[in-house]
Formats: sequence, structure tokens, C-alpha cells
Amino acid sequence: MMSDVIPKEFYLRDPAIVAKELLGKLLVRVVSGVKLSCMIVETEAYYGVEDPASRARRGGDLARVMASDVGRALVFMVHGNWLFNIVAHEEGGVGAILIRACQPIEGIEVMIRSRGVRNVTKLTNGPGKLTKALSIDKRFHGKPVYVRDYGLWIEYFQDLSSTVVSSYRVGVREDLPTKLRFYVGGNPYVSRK
DNA sequence: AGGAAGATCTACT
DNA sequence: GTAGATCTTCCTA
Repeated sequence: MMSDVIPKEFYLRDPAIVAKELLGKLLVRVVSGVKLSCMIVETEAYYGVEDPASRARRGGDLARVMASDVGRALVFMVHGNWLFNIVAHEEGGVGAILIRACQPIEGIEVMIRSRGVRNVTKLTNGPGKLTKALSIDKRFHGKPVYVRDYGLWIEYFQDLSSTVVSSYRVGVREDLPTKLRFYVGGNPYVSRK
């Protein structure tokens, strides 16, 4: 049902399936009592050690989180930007979904203030941009997104399954021979075509 | 303690 | 289209 939080089981599937189905869902964040939300329009799936672009390959804390409980936030820094991922994989697997872009829905004025950018099209059209617009940082690392308790969760919103386009992942040094980036075709808020 | 590596962004031409 | 800024994490000593 609309406006319900997506349950943990949603994330207990192959990362590519979860990445595709996250398109059209609502990413919600509450900042000092104000509700901010945006519709997810671009995602990427990452796997375990068999994936040359995956952080799981390097071991350490990120690898541990990617291999454990699904539905938790995985947040880390790249080039001075926080990137927001959600742990997702089949039982006993390893993986995560990177949220690359979303379309602002509620709380746009707050996002503009956080970003220092007035052009709404460029507010959340990139993984580092959307975390800054929604004030998502290391504090959320490891926190579940299938409950509202931490001020960050995902809700059902729209069914855009008929408009999904796939491509190779953006910015990775070495990719898999599979298209693991998914975005909403024609949507002006994706990071690139 | 220091250096290098990024799943990036912005401002410029 | 590309150079330069960015800043945390991880690795080596």
C-alpha cells in the first residue's frame, strides 16, 4: 500500500532485482521535524568479491556490513562526498544498492539551503548531491531503513517498472560484463543518460 | 605520521 | 570536455 515503509524482506533478493525495483520508490528523511522526500530514479547494484568494483573486495567494515543483515544503510566517503547504499542480497550472499539520483518531492526549500544550489534539476541528480541535500552522512551507517526510527526510510510510491533502462555502472575503474545501473528513462533528474 | 586512492562535483573553456 | 578540489578510509612505517 502507498506510503507504507518497505519491509526488510524486500532487500533479501538478488541486488540487480532490488536495484531495479527501488526505482519509483520514495526516499524519506526527517531533519529536525521537517519531512524531506524524493523519488528514486537511478540506482546501481554491487556484489561481493566477484565484483571488481565492489567495496566488499577490500575487506574491512564495509565488506562485513555488505555481507550481513539486509535493509541497512551503507554510507561511505568518496572524493569528499558521502554515498548512500542499502545492503541487499540473497540469503547468505553479499551486496548493496547505490542510490545515484532522485527527484525532489517534499521539502525542496530545505534541500536548496543544504546544497546552496537553486536549480531543482541539479539538486539531487548525483550520489554525492542527494546525500548533501538530505543530510545523509556517516551517522546512518549500519542503521536499518525498513523502520522510521532513525529518520531515514524507503516507502512505496509509484510503479515505474515499464520505463526502466539499464546501462553499465558509472565511474567504476573495472566493471562486470553485465549492465548493473538502472534508471527511469526520460526522467530529467537522472545523473546522466 | 604521511601518502595514496577513490562508486564525485564544480567551474571553467 | 576536463582540471582541480574534495576528505575520509586504509595502508605502510
